[in-house]
Amino acid sequence: MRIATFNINGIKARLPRLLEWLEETRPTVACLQEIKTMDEGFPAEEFEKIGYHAIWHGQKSFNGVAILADGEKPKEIQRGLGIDGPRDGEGEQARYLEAEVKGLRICNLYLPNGNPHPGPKFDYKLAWMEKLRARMHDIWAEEVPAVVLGDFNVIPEDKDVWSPKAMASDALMQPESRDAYKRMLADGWTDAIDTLNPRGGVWTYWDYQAGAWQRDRGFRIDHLLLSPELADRMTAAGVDKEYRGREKSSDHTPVWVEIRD
DNA sequence: ATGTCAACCTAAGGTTGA
Repeated sequence: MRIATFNINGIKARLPRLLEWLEETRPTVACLQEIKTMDEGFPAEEFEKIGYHAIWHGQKSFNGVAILADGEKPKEIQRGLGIDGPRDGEGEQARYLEAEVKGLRICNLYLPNGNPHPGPKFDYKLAWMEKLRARMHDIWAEEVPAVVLGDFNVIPEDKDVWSPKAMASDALMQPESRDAYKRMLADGWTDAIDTLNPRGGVWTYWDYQAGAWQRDRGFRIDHLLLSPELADRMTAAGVDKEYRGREKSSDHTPVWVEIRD
């Protein structure tokens, strides 16, 4: 089965691209980030028409995550990590949705960007990463096959960015962000793309600005972390790069892992 | 600061977030 993550940057603006990607690549599970709509604006019936059932966690204008599954409705386990946003009184942002599909635990996340660094948004990012790690510990203790995937907004190493120098001051590659990510790997989770592409040079995001796509100035921030059992069952992992070059594309590409049944 | 984009507030154009 194929499990995929795709930061779509607005589900209303991206619906035609999203539907065509689902039909062309037919992932078993598709985790979406930045749906940028309230719950009532989620086009569930469009996905039903092509055989996908969904659960979603929306928010007005920003953020928002969804889990789609081919032929069955994901069984929701948890929404949110229990952490408020960086502004006073705003409550929790829609960044985390966890479900069970075909006996697998699917943890879909949209990690805070954290720019500008330093500042309250960066502090929020680090706090969010610690909350996530704590949740990953709980899941580990349950001993269920699990994949933690989504837009982590972390460039793990210099080999994962077109120019470490150009990005040096960005929150995505600060040592604190990288250390927090490394701790998850040290806990025993396997970075699917990195494991199969140890030399790096794989991008999942190209900025809309400054001709980044045309110049291949991208980086890798969309990740799939596998529990040990699933890491053993991994047969392939990749990036659907072609979709970044289509009309009205997201600034991210879909990223996926293939798991042996 | 930026060769950009999406959504929102509000009524064509600015603000926010990425």
